[in-house]
This record gives sequence, structure tokens and C-alpha cells, in this order.
Amino acid sequence: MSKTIYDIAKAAGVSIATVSRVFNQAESVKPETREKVLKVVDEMGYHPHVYAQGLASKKKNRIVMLAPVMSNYFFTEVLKGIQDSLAEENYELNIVNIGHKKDAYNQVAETLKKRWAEGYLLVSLHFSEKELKALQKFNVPVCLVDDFSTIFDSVSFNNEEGAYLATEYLIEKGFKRIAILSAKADSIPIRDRLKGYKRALDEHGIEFSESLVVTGDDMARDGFTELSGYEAMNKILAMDPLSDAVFCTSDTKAVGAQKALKEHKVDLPLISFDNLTISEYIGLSTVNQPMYDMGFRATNKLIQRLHNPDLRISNEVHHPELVIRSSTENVNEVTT
Amino acid sequence: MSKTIYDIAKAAGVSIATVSRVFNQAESVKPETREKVLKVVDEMGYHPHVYAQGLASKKKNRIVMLAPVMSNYFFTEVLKGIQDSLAEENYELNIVNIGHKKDAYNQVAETLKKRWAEGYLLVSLHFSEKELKALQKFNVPVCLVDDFSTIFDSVSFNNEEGAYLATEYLIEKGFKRIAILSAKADSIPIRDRLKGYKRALDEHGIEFSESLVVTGDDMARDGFTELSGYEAMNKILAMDPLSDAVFCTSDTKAVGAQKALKEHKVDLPLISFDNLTISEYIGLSTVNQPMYDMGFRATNKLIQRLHNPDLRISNEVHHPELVIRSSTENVNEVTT
DNA sequence: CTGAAAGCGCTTACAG
DNA sequence: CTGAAAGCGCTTACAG
Repeated sequence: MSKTIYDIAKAAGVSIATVSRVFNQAESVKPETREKVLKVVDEMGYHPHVYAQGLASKKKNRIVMLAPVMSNYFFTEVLKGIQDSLAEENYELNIVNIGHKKDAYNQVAETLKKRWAEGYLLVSLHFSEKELKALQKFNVPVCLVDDFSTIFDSVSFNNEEGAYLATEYLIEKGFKRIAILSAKADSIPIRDRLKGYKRALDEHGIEFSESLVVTGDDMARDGFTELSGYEAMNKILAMDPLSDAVFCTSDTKAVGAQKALKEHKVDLPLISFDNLTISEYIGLSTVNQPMYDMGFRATNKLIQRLHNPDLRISNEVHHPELVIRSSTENVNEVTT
Repeated sequence: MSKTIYDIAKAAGVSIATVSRVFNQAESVKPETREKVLKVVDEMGYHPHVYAQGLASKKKNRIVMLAPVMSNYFFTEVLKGIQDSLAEENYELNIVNIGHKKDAYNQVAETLKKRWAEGYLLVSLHFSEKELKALQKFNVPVCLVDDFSTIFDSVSFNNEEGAYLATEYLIEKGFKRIAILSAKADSIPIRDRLKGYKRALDEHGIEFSESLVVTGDDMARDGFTELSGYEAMNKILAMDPLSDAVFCTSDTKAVGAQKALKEHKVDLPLISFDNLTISEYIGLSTVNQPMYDMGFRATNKLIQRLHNPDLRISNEVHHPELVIRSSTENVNEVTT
């Protein structure tokens, strides 16, 4: 039913090798022959069979993105960056969802084993040194996005520094009892952000208090949900004495937190993390994370490695920027 | 470097046919032989070459999702539905981004031509009858998501009815000058939603006025952006007399619209369209669109067709539900 | 510039 | 239950 290269060759009165060359090394075919073949190709609606091409040429022209939890903004921004970077290259993109965190490693390993692709982008997947070394054994080009390691190329973000800046900002405005609206304690972003929060307190001579680390009960997406933020802010509002400012570990959570504040008619200074598009519209002060850029740069890096496998491992770290809006400004400042 | 079926066969002391059978028709291999092969496979870290398998078996076990504009919530929700539906099946998912609207048809046609996959999901792609018929010629299983046609299977949403319900709701609350916060005029969702808006006015004896159809200037993503909503609401607020309620054509736009309202300290009743997760947290009354379900159901439908190509074309239409929150409630009602 | 032929790594009747 | 062999639809030295 579907046309093959033989059908085209016969109809054009040439060999299959010539038809193949028209697609792959057009210059080496006499212009008239090329035209003739192309004409037949067009008439008969032929398209090379991708699998046969891949098998024969040992090229796949495909890169695979592996990532957990699709339904979030971070993912789509990174994806856009990847696609824009890929747009100029002759690669197809496959997306594989890494489901349950528990055996994320096995899911990734299984995918790498299949060797569908020339290269792989591991997005927001955090593995131990040991696991990464095991993945390295598959000997396929990999670039980590939103994770750091010296074993693979990586494009990451300095979460610790972001949290530090946000917390320091609140401190410099005079706040002393600063709560941190946290998420799953052993998730990598939370670890790093908590570290930055603590360092800021420490360097400004404020004692860290475990009671100011507050988490919601909803643990979907590691607790990075609106609901979790809402729950956590309600806990904060139930504290006595109330904290005088809040560093929230994600904009999504901050949306929930703002709802709780509104319901309680309380105006606590709130700074958050991510800088989603929506944040501008809800007046959220936040730490900007260049998600699109990270996806774009990581893809460039991966493609460079495909062209030149002997490149040294390279790690690119993106730095945070504060974006200040009304959530920290239109509130009563502390007057000492 | 990479192991082949020959390496395994040799190491296990069997033929390649037997190794192949272990993977494909395990029952027909003697248990001891199977164990022996599996042991070698495991030791040597073998995995069948997907392209060679596909070429030889003429199966691909792959479905492709084609969709425009990745970076939106609709897309990710649908995607989640697709993935969950696929999780139980032995299919891989590929995602192809359809970029510029102008030649969306060609992009889709090119992708179908490649025949990577057994089946295709066309998400939020709106083609003319003529174009769909042309796509039909490729003779590959297709299911439309968020579009309706009798040429292919489809899972769609009744936009007209959704807009009708939202507008009627405002009318029944006593509002008469109801503005519609619109987007790209010739986009399919806008056409249908405008139709529903007009029908509601008509059936309740309210005259339609072109001046109450307001659009922002930002036309990215067909005008379905926060910015566009913000701009449009500012135009509404500049009207004299002011409209007394607003039907907004998407939650994303409503986020921008709410910002404008807040800045002007005006409290206009606002009902919107989509029911994003965030909408609950910003108190947005809206029309619920079951995006996840649509993705899930469409995938089921496609897979059924793969199993049984002679199935009659089937069209599933999902119906809207109003979700009422504070944006239409905590505002002054009209007292006649 | 072009063709004949080998080969990519599998699957699957066919025979035994 | 298992193997030898043909074939899937291409690409690419090799030779001319």
C-alpha cells in the first residue's frame, strides 16, 4: 500500500541508489535526474520510511526529553526552549514522561537502553552520583537540565542563591520572623532553597527556627501545588506569634498562599520563586528562573556534543534575579 | 559496540529466531531455553533495536500527538490525559509541535507522511472540510481532540453551549450590558463562543452590540494571553457607559482582566472559560472544560480504531458546566 | 554521475 | 519447541 523506494526507482527509470541519493546527497546527482526523481516522488506521494532509514544509516535524528510531572509551567517553558533550539536542526523530539519518582532511575535506564535517539535531555531529574555513573555506562550523550553533576553536561539553576536573595531581601526590609513555605523536604529544589534561606538568616544574625518551616499536606508534585501552598499559609496564619514575612518556594504555591491571606484579610509580605507569567499579573515578588533559556541552552549543548563527542563535560549554571512586585511592597513595612 | 541479537544468540547457544521469540512470543519457547536467553540478555545488557524491530515487524507501537503552542495549560492537561490512557497500552508517545498557524496543514501533512506511528492525535488543530479530506487520503488512523468533524473520530467540547451558559448566567443575575472579552476573531473557539454569547443575548431579548465585543492588542497565542486580557479589560473600563458585567473567553485572559479591575478598583462581575487549576484560587467563576478527560478519551478512541480499523467514525462531544465562584458573587448585584 | 550488492538488526512463515 | 532463510526499506562503499 505504502510506496517504497523501489516503486519510485522503477517509475523514474533509475536505481534505488539514485533515489536514495536524491534525498541524502542531492549534489552528487545530475540535476536532470534529480528533477525526474523528485517529480515522481511528488506524484506518487513517497516519503522515506524513517525506521528503514535509521537502520541503514545508523542515524536517528532524534533526541529524547525525559521529564517527570508534565502538568506544570516549568516543564512547558523548558519544552519551548528545547523546541526553539531544535527548530533549526534536523532533529525530531520525543518526550518520555517519567512517572513515579520511586523508580525514576529504572524508567530512565530503560529508555536509554532502547537507544531510540542520538541524545537525551534529562529534565528535573535528580539522581545520585552512583545512579548517574550507572547511566553513564550506557554511553549515550546526555545533558541534564535543572540538575548539576560533573558526570554529564548540565544546565542548572542556582537554587540556593535564589533562596538566599529572596530571604535577604526580606531581612533588609527589616523583617525578622521570616517563615519559609516549603514542600517535600527531601526534594532537591527544597533542599537547596532551604539551604539558601538558612544561610541568609545566618549571615544576618537571625536564628533559624524549625517552627518557621511550614509545609502543606498535599504532596502531589512534591508539594508544589496551589493547594499545598494554601494549606501551608493557613498553618502560618494559625501561628502565634505570626511570622512577619514569608518566603514561598514556588509561585504555584504562592497562588494558594495568597488565597489564604485574602480569606484571612491579612497582608503578609510574600516573596516567591519561579517567576511564572501569571506572577506579574497577581503582583507576586519572586525569584526569576530562566526556564526557557535553560531548555534552549541545554539543547544546544547536547547537539554540540553529538557533533563532537570528545568535548569536555561542561556545566552551565544560571543565576537568579529578584523581581519585586506588590506582594512585598504594598504591605506595611517594619519600623524599628 | 551495541549488542545485537546475534551476540545474544551466540552467547546463549541458540539461533537468533529463538532470541527474538523470547521477546515476542515467550510462550512458544521452552522455559529452560527462555531462562537461558534471558540470563544472557541481562548479563550483556541487550535491548532490541527499535527501528529494526519496527521495520521487520511492520509495527511501530507509537502514536504521535500533533498540537500547536505548547506553553499552555490546555495542552498539558490534555497531554496528561493522553499519557494516562497510554500508560496501560504498549505504545510510545511522540509529540510534534505545529508551529506557525499559516501552514499548519502542511506541517501536519508532512508528519503524517512520515508514517512513524500507528495513529495520530490532532489536538486543537482546526482544519477546513477540504483539508481534512486531504489528510484522510493518507489513510492513517487519526483522532481529533478539541475539534469536530465527521471525517475523523473526534472528541470535542461544546464551546457554543459553554458561552451560552456563562452569558445566560449573567443575564439571569440581572445584567444587561454584558461585554465579551474576546480574542482572535477568526479562531474557531472564539467563533463558537461568540455565537453562544449572541444566542444567549438573543433568547433573552437583549440586543447585541458590536461595541461590547472587546479584544486586546496582544495577539500571541491567538490572543489567549494574560496581557491580552489585561489590555482588553482596560478598554472596557474606558467605555462610557461602563458595561455591567463581563464574559471573558479564557481563564488566562481573565487573570489579566482581574489585574486591570484591581488597578482601577472596579468590581465588575466576571465569568470566564476553561476552569484552570488556578481559577479556584483566584475565585474565578468559569465554564469547566474537561481537558484531561478529552485527552484520555480521545486516546482510547484512537487505540480502539487501531485494533479495529473498520469501526464507524465516532464523535464525542463534551458538555460545559458552570463553576460559580466569587468573581460573580462578591460583587454588587443589579437591583431593578 | 550511476548501479549492483551487501548490510543495518530484527521478525516470521516454513520446515522439521 | 527450534533453526535456516527470506524479507522489511533503506544507505553506502565499491566499481565503473
